[in-house]
Amino acid sequence: MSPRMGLTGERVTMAAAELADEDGFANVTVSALARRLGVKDASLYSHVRNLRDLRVRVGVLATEEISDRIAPAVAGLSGHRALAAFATAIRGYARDHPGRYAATQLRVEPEEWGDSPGPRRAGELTLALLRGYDLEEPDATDAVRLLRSTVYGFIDIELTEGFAHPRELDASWERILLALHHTFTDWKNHESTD
Amino acid sequence: MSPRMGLTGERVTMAAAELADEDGFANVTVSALARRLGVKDASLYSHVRNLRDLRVRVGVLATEEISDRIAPAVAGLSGHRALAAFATAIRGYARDHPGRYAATQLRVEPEEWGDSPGPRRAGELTLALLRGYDLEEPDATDAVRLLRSTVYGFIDIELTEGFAHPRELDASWERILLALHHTFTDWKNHESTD
DNA sequence: CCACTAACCTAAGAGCTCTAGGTTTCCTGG
DNA sequence: CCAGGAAACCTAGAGCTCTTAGGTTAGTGG
Repeated sequence: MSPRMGLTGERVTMAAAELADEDGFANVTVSALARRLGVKDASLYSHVRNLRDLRVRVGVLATEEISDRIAPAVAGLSGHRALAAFATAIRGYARDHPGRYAATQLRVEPEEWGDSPGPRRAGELTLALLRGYDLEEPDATDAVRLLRSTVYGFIDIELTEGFAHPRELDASWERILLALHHTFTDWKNHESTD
Repeated sequence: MSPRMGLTGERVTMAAAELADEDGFANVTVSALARRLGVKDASLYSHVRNLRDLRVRVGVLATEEISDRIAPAVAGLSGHRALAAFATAIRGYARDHPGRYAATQLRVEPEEWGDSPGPRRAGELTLALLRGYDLEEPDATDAVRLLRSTVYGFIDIELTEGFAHPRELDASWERILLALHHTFTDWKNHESTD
């Protein structure tokens, strides 16, 4: 309404994040965002390189926000409690901000991060969690992959409602985290079997 | 080149699947497909309802093909061997046909399946595999979810090259499947712990 | 050989991304 | 206080996309 509304890179990114949560990440589009901001499409290109850049910004923002939830959630915890807090923080974020979370799945090269420490922090938090299980390489790497795959896969399927059965998702979630915990705990005892 | 090249719904779907594998599922587009087939965009709308329909067809086709790989792979196997054969059949398909596999992740309502038994068969094969671990409900449901989440998550991350560390992915894969096997085997012993 | 079905076309509207270049607002320093 | 420049915002337009409406032409059964 005002002749200048003072848009900036950050403000545009925030608006894109809100748009993502409301209408889905696939609908984060230059023109949709321009409409929402009451501005012409071309005006956004002063703040954002292109569509890809806009989406990456949302993804980086989401990664930062997830790290900001994980860190306090796991503080002072260990073992199963830490694992559950870690994974549930991510899941809670995905529920609260499905569009932002979806942006997280973009493959984004380190040089695209800009100056954000978000993505690196997320990796460090994962490593720190697994350190509690006393795994040496290469087991730690495998464990990180298992954790990421499981949490990522569960949330993604949950968000797209791909789980057909009616059993409470929360119960499945708890059960799966427990299984992960036991897997990490007993990692060394399972070296080779059939 | 010929005045009529005899396109049909199936032929269009196959061409779309090939396009998906070559250029990525995101590039499965009406106009790209028309270009590849040497036909005008509008001509495809006699064979396909719209873009969504085109993509769903690729997804359903992929689900059928995956089931066709799983069934013979697990035939006659049980326990860890069956689990590994099951999961590796899916992973192999995803590597051979990344675009088709990506189409699998579309959320598609049963009424969109058309007359294909593919999606139902895939569910049945999963259930059959888990039956070998002698789990009663609701454990079986949880186990199916864990299996789906893990396999789905690992493959997805692998395809988008999101694994930063250099350790062989194959070794991680074997290790993760082994962990899953033990989880299913010991499911009942892990009922509640901390 | 004729009629019908289905394959394929042209034409066109509407939405999207992105560039080039112009105008207006706002802040800053002299 | 007001000049000047940076930055916010604009118009215009090219080129791609999906999709519909309606017309033309090729193959097939009677």
